[in-house]
Amino acid sequence: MDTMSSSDKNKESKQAIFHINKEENFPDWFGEICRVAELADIRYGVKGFTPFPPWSYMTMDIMFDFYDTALKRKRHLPMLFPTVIPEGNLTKETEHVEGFTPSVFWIGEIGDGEKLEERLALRPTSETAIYPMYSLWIRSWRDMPLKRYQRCSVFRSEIKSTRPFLRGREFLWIESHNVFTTHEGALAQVMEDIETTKEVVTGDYGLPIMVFKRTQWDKFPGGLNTYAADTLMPDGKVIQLPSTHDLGDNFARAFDIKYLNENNETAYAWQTCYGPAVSRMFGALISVHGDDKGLRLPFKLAPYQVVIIPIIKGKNADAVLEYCKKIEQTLDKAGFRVHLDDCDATPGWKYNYWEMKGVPIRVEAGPRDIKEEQVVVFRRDIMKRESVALKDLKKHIKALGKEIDQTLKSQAEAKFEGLVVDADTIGQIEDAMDKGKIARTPLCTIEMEGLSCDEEIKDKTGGEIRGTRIDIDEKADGVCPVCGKVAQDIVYVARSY
RNA sequence: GGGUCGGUGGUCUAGCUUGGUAUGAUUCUUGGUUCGGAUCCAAGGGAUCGCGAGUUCAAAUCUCGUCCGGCCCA
Repeated sequence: MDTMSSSDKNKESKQAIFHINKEENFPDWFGEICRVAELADIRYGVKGFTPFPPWSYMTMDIMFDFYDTALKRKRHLPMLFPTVIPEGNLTKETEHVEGFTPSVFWIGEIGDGEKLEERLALRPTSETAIYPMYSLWIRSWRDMPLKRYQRCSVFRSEIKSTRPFLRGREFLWIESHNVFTTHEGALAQVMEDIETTKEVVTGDYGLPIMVFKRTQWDKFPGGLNTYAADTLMPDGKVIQLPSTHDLGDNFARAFDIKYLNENNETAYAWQTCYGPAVSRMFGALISVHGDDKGLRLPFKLAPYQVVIIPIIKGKNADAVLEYCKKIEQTLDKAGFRVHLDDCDATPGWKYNYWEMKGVPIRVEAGPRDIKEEQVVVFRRDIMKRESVALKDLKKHIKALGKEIDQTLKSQAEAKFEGLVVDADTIGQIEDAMDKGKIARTPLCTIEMEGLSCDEEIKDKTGGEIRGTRIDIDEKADGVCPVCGKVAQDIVYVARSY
């Protein structure tokens, strides 16, 4: 009996490197794909800190590049600030300190216990590192708008349970910090950031988003307003992706960022900051696009866009390898990220492996193909293969890559659509949460007075208010389902990460 | 933050109730065989059972602490 079940299990595990029902068993799916596809190695042994092996890091690197390109096109310039922030700077803006202090890691001593004169914080975000320098750098209205960004990692000691990519204590992101002469200029930057989010996150990563203005009790500490994009995870919970903040002149006053205007008068500057967390977006990317057989990486983002599998028969190994190498060179020269898998595993094993890894296109080439001057092309997204003449290969792959990205995006969007349901009562919100939907509901207000109503909604339904939509126009009507006052806002409620 | 389950070769895992030289698979190395959806055979390597303390003649096993992780809830 025991031997039977164990040999059955072995047989089972030989069917595929990876096979987990993502929709029904998402937590397992996520943990296992991180391990099997070598995305994150949780054995490092420090809570919330995870080494990222090549496959995830190469993908994130490409994700960063798309952001770099978009930001530079919009006249942001890259820069890099130190990882540590002196305590005196971190504590200059009161609300900001209160918001972040509980999660700050401190450096307090050197070597054998020698105390530092002033403690240093590992940046939880870099406003308080950057703005003292902005105060020196900005002298005149001619210095603005000042649009800068950096790619770096930041540190936050999350109390909540940590997960690779989705919630780490050190995570990779871009933060853009911008300074303007007027509040209007800052608000225009917020709108530009939202456009950038749509271009990159939806356009390049294929992740559908809804953009919200967050409630006053859920905004960036120290800012006036926060605008953030949410996407939907397979378990029906939403997760926050990039957020952009209207800082008003609060930080300018705290950090003395002043300039001389055209009339030779001193004035405080207006600021915004924007924070797309690439490691978290990678977590969302694999979750949204992945399927039961593993990853499905977009063609634009895959470290290997094409993997070539040689089919070797008996004595013709040299001829087949030669043929494959030529294909590799051709595709490489055409600018594709291509990998020839010439290790001595069997073709079937390689098929399973690279499908699990999410490589969008596979080229198979063997004796039959050499004779016909063709190859077999397989697309991972819908698991279909076809024969393609060698002379058409470059063009075919270019077109197929576009098609794959379009398919991934449409499939993700189809799941996101029709998810919003109208709810006018607590019971209806609860019902929506149970079904993994997003509830659209009237609320008294997203100003601070609405906080107690949010807390009651959270208590009774498990959902959180994500804010009001900024990407579509909506007029409030009806009454708040908690306090019964006339609703000033239409908000969306969802379970969230 | 609360609850709960867990940590055994690189990986996955049996053993734990009832203490007595740790099971199997896989990976890895070597040789041969095979290669169009996970080839097969042989040999070899690999674990002070998360860490610390306690009980005991004896601890993977029992007790306490601690670190790390999974899941559920807030």
